[in-house]
Amino acid sequence: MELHKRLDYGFIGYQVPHIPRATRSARGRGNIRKKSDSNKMCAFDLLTTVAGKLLLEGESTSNSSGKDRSVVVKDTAETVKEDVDTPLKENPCSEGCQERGFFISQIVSEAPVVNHCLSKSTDTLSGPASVITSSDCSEKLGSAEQFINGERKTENRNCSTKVEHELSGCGDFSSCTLGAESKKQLKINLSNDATITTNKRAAICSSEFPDPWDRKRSMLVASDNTVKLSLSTDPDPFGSFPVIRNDVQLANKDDDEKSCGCTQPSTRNKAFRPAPRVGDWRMRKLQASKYWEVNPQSDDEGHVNVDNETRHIYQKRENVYTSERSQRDFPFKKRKLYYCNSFSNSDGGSSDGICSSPTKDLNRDASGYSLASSGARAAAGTSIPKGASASFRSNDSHVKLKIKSFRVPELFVEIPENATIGSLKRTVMEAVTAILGGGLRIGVVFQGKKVRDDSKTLFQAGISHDDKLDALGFTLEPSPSRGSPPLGPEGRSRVLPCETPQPLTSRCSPGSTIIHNGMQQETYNAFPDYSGTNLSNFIESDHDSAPSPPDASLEKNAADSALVPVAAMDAEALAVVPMRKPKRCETVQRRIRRPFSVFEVEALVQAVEKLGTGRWRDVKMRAFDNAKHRTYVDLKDKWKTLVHTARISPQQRRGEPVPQELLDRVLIAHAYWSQQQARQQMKHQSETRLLL
DNA sequence: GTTAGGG
DNA sequence: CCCTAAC
Repeated sequence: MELHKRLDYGFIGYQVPHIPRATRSARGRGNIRKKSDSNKMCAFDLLTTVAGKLLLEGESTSNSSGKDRSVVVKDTAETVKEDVDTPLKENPCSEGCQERGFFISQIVSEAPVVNHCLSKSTDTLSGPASVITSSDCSEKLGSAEQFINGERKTENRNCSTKVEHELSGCGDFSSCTLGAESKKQLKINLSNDATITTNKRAAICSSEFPDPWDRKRSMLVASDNTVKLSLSTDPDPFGSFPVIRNDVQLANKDDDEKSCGCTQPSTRNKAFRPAPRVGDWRMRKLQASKYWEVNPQSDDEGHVNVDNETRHIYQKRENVYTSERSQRDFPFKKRKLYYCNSFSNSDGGSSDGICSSPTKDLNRDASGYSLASSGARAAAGTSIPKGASASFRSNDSHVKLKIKSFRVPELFVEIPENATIGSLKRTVMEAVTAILGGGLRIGVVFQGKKVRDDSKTLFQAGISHDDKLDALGFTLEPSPSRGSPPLGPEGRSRVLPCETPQPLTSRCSPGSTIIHNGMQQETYNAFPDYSGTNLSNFIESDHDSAPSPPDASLEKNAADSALVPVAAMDAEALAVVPMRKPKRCETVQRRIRRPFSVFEVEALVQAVEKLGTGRWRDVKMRAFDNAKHRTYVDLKDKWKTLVHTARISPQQRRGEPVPQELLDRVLIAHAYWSQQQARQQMKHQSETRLLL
C-alpha cells in the first residue's frame, strides 16, 4: 500500500570533506588468519571486505590507479556481479561526483576463491596486500558490473576467467583464477533475492599481485585452512591519497579476548539489530577482533549460513584503535533506514525485497554480520584515510591523515513528497552516517542552489517531479558541532571500544525496526476496557505512537521515510554497518522517542483525574497497562510536559497538537491534585506536630 | 520498586 | 527520555 508518494533518489557518491584521522601504521603486522575457513564464509566474507574497501576507498582506488572496482551483486538473484578491472575514466570526482560511483547494491562478497592453490607463502608480515578469502570456495561469477559515469557495465565471465579483486583497497586487484572444476555451487542468499552463487571447490590461485599503488605487493597467502591476510597501505604514488597501513591481523589467538574488552554474543535472535554506529571504526574493528571460526564443513547445498558460524578475528589492538571513535560519536537512531521495518512506508515493490532480506538468512545471526563486517572493517580501516596530503608518522607508529575525499556508495532514498527538506536531510544523513560514522551533516542542493530552509517541504521546494530530480544533490559538510577534532594523540586513539563506556551509549542505535515492531505489538490493547473511556481507538493511536506509523504527522513521516539503500547494501554490503552493538551498548541504549498520541494523552488525563498525580504506578496500570513501552515514569514525565504545554501559549507548543479541551482538563486536574497534595501535607504536618 | 524533579 | 536522589 502506498501511503505516500515517494521520491527516490539515487546517490552515486559524493565528496566528503577532509577528515583528519590518525591511524596506526604499523607495518607488516597485518595478518588475517582464519583458522578454518569454510566455503560458507568466503563469499560473504570477501565481498564484504571488498565492499568495505570499495565503499571507503573507491575514490582513492579510482584515482590512484585509474580503475574502479566494485563488487556488485545484483539483487537479481543468482548472479554475482563483480567488478572488473576495467579502466575507468579518470574522474577527479569533484563536484557532482556522480559520474562514477560504486553501485553496491547487493554487495555480497564474491568469495574469491582462494585456497587450494594458495599455499605459497605464509609471509604476510610485510605484505600490504589484503585479500580475504577462504578456502574451498569459488564462485561462479555471473557478470561483472562496473559503474562508470553512472553507467553500468556488465561483463560476463567465466569461471575460469581471471578474476580480479580489489583487495588491498589500494586499487589493485589481485589476480585470482577460478578453477574450472567448479562443481557444486554455493549459494549465498542475501537479503532479498540476492544470491551469490559460488562454485565449490573452484580454486583460485593467487598469491602475489603487484600493488601498483604502492611499490609493494599484496600477498595473498593461504595454506591449508589458513588464510592470512595482510592489509596495509602505503601512500599512493600519486600522492593524492594518504593511505593508511592497515595491518589487520586475524589470527587464531585466544588472547584476543583480552584485547577486546567485550565479547559479542554469537547470536541474537531478536530481530536483527543494526549496529550501533555504523561509522564507528572502532566498533567495527571490535567486532572483528576475534578470530573467526568458521565451520569448515561446507554445505553442499551451498547455502551460506552465516548464522551458525562463530567468528573470531584477532586484531592487534594497537592497530585497531584510532581516534576515529571520539570523532564519530553520532547517535544513530533510526536504524530502520537500513533495515526496513515492517511498517515501512515504502511501497511493496522493490523495497520489499530489500526490507525483508536483512531479516533473513544473513540477519538471523548477528555473527553473520560480524563476519561480514569484520572483513569490511579490516578493509575499512585500511581505506578510510585517504586524503592526499600529508601522512606523516608520529611517534607511535601512528599516521595522521587527512581524508580529502572518498566516495559513498549509491543510496536510494525514499521519502514522502510532503516530507520536509529537513527530514530529507535527516534521512540522507542517517544513511550516510551509517556509512561514514557521523560527524557530517548533509546539505541539499537543488537546481544549483542550496536549499537551506529545512522546514520547506520537498514539494514546496519543487523537488517533487522526477524530471527535476537530477537537479537535486546532496553535499556532505563537516558538522559544525564537532569542530575538527584534534586527532588524538595516543591517548584517545587508543581507547578500546568496549572499554569506553560513554559514546557508545549514544550511538547504540535504539531499537531497530524490528524492535519497533515488537514494541508496537506490545502496545496493543494499551487500554483495558475498564479504563472506561472512549479509548476504543486507542489501540490505533497507540500504533501511531509507534516510531514510524505510516500516516503519522509530517514529522513522523520524515522519520518514516524509508531510506532504502539498494538492496544488499543495507547490511552486509556495508560491512560498514555494524551488525550489532556490543552488549554494553544495549543496556545504555536510549529508547526511541515515541510521542504520545492524543488518545494516549486522553487516557492519561482521565487516569490522572481519577487517581491523582502522585500515583503514577497506578495510572500506568490503569490506563497503560498494556503499553509496555510506557513506563510510569514516562507517564509522569508526560504529565509534566502536559502541564507545561497547557500553560504556554498555543504558538509555543510543538508536536502533535493536543486538543485544548484536554489541556484544560490537565490544568484543572493538576490544580486539583496539587491542592489535594498540599492538603495532605498540611494534614500530615499537623499530625506530626500533634504527636510531638 | 516508586516518586519527584532536574537535565 | 534519562538519571538520580530519596523514600
